Amino acid sequence: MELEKIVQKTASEGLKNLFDVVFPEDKINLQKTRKDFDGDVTVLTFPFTSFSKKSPEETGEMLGKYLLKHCDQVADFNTVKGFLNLVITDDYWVAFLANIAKEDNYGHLSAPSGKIIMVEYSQPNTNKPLHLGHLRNNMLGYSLSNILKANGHEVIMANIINDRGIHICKSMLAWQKWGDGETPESSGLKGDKVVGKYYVAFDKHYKEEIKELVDGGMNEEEAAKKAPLILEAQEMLQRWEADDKETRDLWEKMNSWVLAGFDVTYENLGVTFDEVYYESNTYILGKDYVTEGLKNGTFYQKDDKSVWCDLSHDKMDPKLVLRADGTSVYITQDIGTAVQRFEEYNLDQQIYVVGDEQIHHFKVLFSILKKMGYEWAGSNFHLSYGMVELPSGKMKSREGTIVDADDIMAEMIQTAKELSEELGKLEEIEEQEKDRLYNLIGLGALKYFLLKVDPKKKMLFDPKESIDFAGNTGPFIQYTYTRIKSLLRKAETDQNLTFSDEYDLEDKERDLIKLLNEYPEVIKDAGEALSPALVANYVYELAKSFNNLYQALSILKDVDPEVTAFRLNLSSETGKVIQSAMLLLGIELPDRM
RNA sequence: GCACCCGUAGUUCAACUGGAUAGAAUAUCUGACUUCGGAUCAGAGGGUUGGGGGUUCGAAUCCCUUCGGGUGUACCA
Repeated sequence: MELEKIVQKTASEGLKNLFDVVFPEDKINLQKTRKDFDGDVTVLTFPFTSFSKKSPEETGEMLGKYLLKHCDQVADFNTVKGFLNLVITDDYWVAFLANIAKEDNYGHLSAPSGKIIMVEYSQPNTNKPLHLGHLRNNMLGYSLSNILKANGHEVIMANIINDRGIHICKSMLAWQKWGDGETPESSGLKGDKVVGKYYVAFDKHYKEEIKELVDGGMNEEEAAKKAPLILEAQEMLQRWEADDKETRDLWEKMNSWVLAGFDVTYENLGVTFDEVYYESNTYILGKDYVTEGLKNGTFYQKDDKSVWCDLSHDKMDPKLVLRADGTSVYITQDIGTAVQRFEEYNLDQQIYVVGDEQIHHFKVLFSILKKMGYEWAGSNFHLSYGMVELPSGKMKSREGTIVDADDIMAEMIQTAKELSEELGKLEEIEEQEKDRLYNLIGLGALKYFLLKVDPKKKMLFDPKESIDFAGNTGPFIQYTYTRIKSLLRKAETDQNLTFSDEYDLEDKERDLIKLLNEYPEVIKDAGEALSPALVANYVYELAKSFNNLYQALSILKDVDPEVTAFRLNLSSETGKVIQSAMLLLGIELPDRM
């Protein structure tokens, strides 16, 4: 049984015994003892004073004595105000280390939960390349999926590609007009970059047209609607919806370029999907459900034939779900895909990883599903993450401040290369392997940077200061790992690695073991809070703690063979947990760097 | 206007969801065995948690108020 459970159970028994009250085990508030006090685990005794009728200290003293007597793992205790600090025996920690060494996947929940969860993330538009914001989305979705799997859930990673609509027609039209037959092959550009170029070109010419109209006396709003280019794009969209062959062929050609480009980015980034949806296939979905809902009174129709959903039960304004001409809006499709997914996969939960600007949209969506009577409506969750901002504010294509995903990845890898060459530790390694390592390190820095911040909060990216390789960073953790690997390589293979049950722990050893002990709880918390940042912060703490020990204590040299054996075991287990945690974040580890 | 989110060292982020003297990193300064890998480690300075009230044994965290920033409020996606 885990230490915390044992303490809670015994403490609960103690309260029954001392004060004759039933206090549920899991309500006993435990926390790590802060560094400046003696002890490992702390029980909060404030909540007990209401029935102990004694001061927090006295209550703590009484409970402490009981635990010392009845709990083998407790070696000593002290009370400070309402804090009962328990000192855990070295025997427990030593045995604990020996135990996790035997586990295959320490920290992961071994028993399946039986829950099926779909995580939808990425959701790119096929009119422009991915940027830094998308990278945050992708890393969150991917890492979160890993964390949920580690919690024993079955996870379906889904992507939905926004491949239709007016914005797609804009790049198509621009390519027709000014493309001169350019293809990714002819220009040597990635497919998504080619298409993105024409999206920008459209915007530029469109702005010019608007300006001309405004100069001619038209007001801006009207000019934006009347500019010839936008009218042409709208016509194209109609042709697309009417299945016009020429339009569809162009659409397919350009989409295939973009998707090939995205595949490269995804591949480099290391994210994957189990299921890829295309909006061109799903956008009609949902109409049937609306029609049905109209019949049974969930929705209502206005005189102009448009269909609405009343959301006064959730204190929101009515939402349109079908236009007067019978065409669907975006949320119509979301209704359709949600129903379809829950039915097809028998989902227990669906998580949408989408930026926080769409909080309201998802509130409305979930409210509509609730109104439609689906019992799973409440099992939808919008994981809204904050935008990635630059010091100047939001990224804006108009001002050319978009940080391109491919570019930033390449830059990070380049920086890793330069730094490595400067340090000169990889000279004997062959070129191909070197490149692989630069990749791991550069991407490790980028991914860790994106994941270490609480998803809910917006984050700042300063291109000038760029991303660090020292301090609380991916490379720091990777570096710690390579040190451990190096140690294990150096250790004689025939060395006897067993150690005595009564090994006497140094403080730094105990600190490290205590952190290892926290790992399963971290995975659980991260799964519940849907926050990879918890894993990131934990693994950083762990790496720091190891470095601290490494610097202060000798592992291979000048120590007793048993001490070497113990510390090698401790190093090895630390390495395993570092690797395990980093893989949850989607970050790979080099053996040397 | 209304709704929601955010204000924590110079800067970027933490704080076990109400617990102890608010912690890291970075930047600045100082130090580390003739190094088991210095992309490391140790130390110093740096804070009225935007301001003001309240709730209680206890508040960065909850409530009210005020100031500052962001987002949303589409028959766009």
